[in-house]
Amino acid sequence: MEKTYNPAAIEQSWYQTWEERNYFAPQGGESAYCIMIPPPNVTGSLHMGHAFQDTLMDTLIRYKRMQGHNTLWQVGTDHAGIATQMVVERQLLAEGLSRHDLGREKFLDKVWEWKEESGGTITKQLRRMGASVDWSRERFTMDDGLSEAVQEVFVQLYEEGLIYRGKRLVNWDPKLHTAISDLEVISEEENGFMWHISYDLADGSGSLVVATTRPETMLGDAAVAVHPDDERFQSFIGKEIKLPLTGRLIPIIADDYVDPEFGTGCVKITPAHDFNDYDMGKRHNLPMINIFTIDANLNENAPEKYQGMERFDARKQIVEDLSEQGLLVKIDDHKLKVPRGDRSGVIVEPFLTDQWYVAVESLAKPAIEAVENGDIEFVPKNWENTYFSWMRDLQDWCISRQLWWGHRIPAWYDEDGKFYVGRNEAEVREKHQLGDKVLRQDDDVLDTWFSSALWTFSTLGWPEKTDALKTFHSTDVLVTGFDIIFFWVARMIMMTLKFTGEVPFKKIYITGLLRDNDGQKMSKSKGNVLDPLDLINGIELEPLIEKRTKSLMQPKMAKSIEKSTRKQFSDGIPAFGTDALRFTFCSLASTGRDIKFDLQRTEGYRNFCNKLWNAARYVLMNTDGEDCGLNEQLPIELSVADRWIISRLQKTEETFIHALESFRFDLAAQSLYDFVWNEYCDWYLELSKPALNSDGSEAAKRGTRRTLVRVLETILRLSHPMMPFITEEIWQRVAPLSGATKESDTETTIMLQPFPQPDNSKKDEAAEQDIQWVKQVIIAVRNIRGEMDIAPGKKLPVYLHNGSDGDLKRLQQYESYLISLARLNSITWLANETPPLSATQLVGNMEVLVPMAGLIDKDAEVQRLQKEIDKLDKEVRRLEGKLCNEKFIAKAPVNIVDKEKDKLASALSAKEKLIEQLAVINEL
RNA sequence: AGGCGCGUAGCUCAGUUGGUUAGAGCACCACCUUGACAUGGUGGGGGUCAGCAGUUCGAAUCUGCUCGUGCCUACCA
Repeated sequence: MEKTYNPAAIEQSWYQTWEERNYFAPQGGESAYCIMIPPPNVTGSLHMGHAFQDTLMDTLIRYKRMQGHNTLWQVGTDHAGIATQMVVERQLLAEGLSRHDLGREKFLDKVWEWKEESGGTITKQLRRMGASVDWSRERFTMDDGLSEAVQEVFVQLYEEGLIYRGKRLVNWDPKLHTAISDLEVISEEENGFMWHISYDLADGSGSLVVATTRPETMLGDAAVAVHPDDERFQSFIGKEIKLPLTGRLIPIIADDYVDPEFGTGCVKITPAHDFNDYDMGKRHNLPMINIFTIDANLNENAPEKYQGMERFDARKQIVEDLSEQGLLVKIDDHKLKVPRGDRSGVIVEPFLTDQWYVAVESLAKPAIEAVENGDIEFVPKNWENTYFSWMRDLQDWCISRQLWWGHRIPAWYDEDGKFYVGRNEAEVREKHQLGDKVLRQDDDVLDTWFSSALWTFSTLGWPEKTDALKTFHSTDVLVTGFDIIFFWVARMIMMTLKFTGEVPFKKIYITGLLRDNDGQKMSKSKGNVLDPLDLINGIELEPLIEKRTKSLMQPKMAKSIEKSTRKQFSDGIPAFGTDALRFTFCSLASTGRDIKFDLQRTEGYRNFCNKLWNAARYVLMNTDGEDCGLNEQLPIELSVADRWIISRLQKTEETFIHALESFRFDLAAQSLYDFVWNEYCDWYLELSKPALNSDGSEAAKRGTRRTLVRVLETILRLSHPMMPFITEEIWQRVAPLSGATKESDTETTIMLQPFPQPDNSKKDEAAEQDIQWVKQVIIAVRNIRGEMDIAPGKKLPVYLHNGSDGDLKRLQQYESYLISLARLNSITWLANETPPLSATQLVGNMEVLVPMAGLIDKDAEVQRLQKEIDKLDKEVRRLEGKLCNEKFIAKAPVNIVDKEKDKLASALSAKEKLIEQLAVINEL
């Protein structure tokens, strides 16, 4: 093995081997375990959030696969309607073309081309991450099978009356020319104005002042409303206003929606351009006057002067005109929430159009119950509240999009505008006996989330009754972020229950959202995104800047992005390798909502990989070609250290498994790190050195070699789900030595080995306590050495004083460990003799003494002792206080009280000993 | 406005049903190239657990309030 761990050298080939050998496919087994990947955008690329969640999924999948479950990780991508169409349209724009120049068919050809061209990016990235997805089952939301499922669902829902077509006010994106759902609208507070406009009464008897943030919509006003109880306006109710600029007459109505405290207490009502006004318009039977085109320019319903004007130009002009006529009372600064399309970024218009809707009420009910009765469980649990609160107040889902890229709505119109829904045109003709009537299919496509909502069952072959569906549905767990609970999770639950009668998944593990160093959300426009592959492969500063600043929505951000990138990554990013990145993700996956990604932790875990690598080198160095106890006939003897590490291993396995089963990847990772570094490497490997180098029995050496190899082999299997590459690489060399494989096995893999199971019979409390004692003595000497500035290489004599019989026995048994690990040249047991003048540390009641002669400075030792005494003194006072409290004695459980008493006793005795020792030294 | 979350060492975070001397990694200080590993070893420093009040023999942990902070939902003419 190479001296240092080099991920690039080992990660490349293993994935290929695994994939070629078809290890990712379900391997059979009694119980199935299935995870559906949340389908990423086919033309997109893997960002840190994906890499994070995919790591967690892969960890679960590899863990379950090793446990012998019939495991499927279903992979695939979605077509991301708006996003993908936008990309292709932008490419066309570069050639000066629009999609209309090409026509629908040719444009779609272009999109498919683009999909073929860019679709490989994300799957390559998944491979580089080590994701053990079953590529043979890869699906895409627009492939034939899934499209069939979409169509089937649409038709069935329509036939049951759960899909309907209606003219409604929708969120209209005037740039993309499509309706979007509530969820795709982002409302943020922005600075704006409140214009106060005077509306004269038609009879000339007075005027009302209305306040508005959108003066241009006045052209579509259908009424002015006041609160029915508002005394100021009683006499106005029922009168008419002569609407400025248009001269149209509109009524003054009373409605208790109006808040008399807000603005002027008079509200202009524009039913065709505001959601609240729309409702009020319906209540009062007001006309819906649409004044916009699909571009949000003013249409023929506006006075001629404004027709064709862009909405904000029109606003300017209208304000100016009102001002000229003396009708503009005042303009106040006003903060307001501005709704923008999450894709286009332009302000969304409430707009009256024909759209298709899913009536969600009847679908929502069972979806709520499934979570209430525990068929579906959120982890962490409190996300259930979020889910419930949204589900209880659900709006019908607008599913049509005025796009070309997507599943075309299976509805056909005849020339009278009558429509028929069916699986295809022929079926429609047949069913409705339309003969050779001219039919035209609906131009619109379905919301991408409509097909994603079917993901868990459509990917398994539905509507066919496939074996896969039977075996793997319901799936076991969904791993996703809270940001798409509404978009996706809730809709998936509704649709899946409706069409399969099963829940889509039994558990939903909601991960935190990955943020950058400063807690900022990673986004391309902020220029703080990291490409997971750059952490794996490393990247120089300049290419990183280039990557972050190219193709920005706002090119002027480039400068500040460059500056902050130079500051944060002055030397670029080193190559950490996939395993280190994956282990970082696991370590960060605690219960928090926000996860700040810290590169330094990745560095730390890269070092951890190196540690594991070198531990393996040490083990191989001492076992390869040696007798590692494979022959059961030969005598074998396990030392206390052997028994100790085996015992600790059982507990680590326990902790790891428990943590993983409860989705605490962080705790699982921590237990692994802790065991490997702080127990196996720091202590066990060191303890094995004297054992192997001594002239002890062959049986004992055999036992130690076997333990070295077996524990390492188990560590590798335990770590494999989180760190697949390094574990496979090392395992291949270690497995034959440990007996996990035979020399003759040429095509084995750690991937398919059994996952470690803790064995209670291998726990050994006595060994743990003995090693605890050994460690304490060694640490005592090291402490003196460190504090007294004695060179680590300098061999020391040590005296043990005031020890018990037990201490003596342990000394006799474990002396070689102490000599070796504490670097001693002698250990002297003092029964009744007076010890030489020494620096002192306590292990229980036993004094560990390092003679001062020539080594230790008197003042330094005085200081060190005083520090210890002060510490103990504090402890004593604390405990005495507690134990003097009668209520504590009376009410606390006996074992707690006893524990405190013991603590006090040992603190007192320790303190006393150190005080004595201090006195001795001071006498010098 | 309503809901949810967070505030623990310089930084990023653990802390299971209240009982520890409040932990880890990184960073910091000192010493050390020792035959697995300087991507390392050994030792060390560092916290009024945001604040206040309460429940309790005992609170980082439970309750209430305050402050700070983040997110979500709704409304804002």
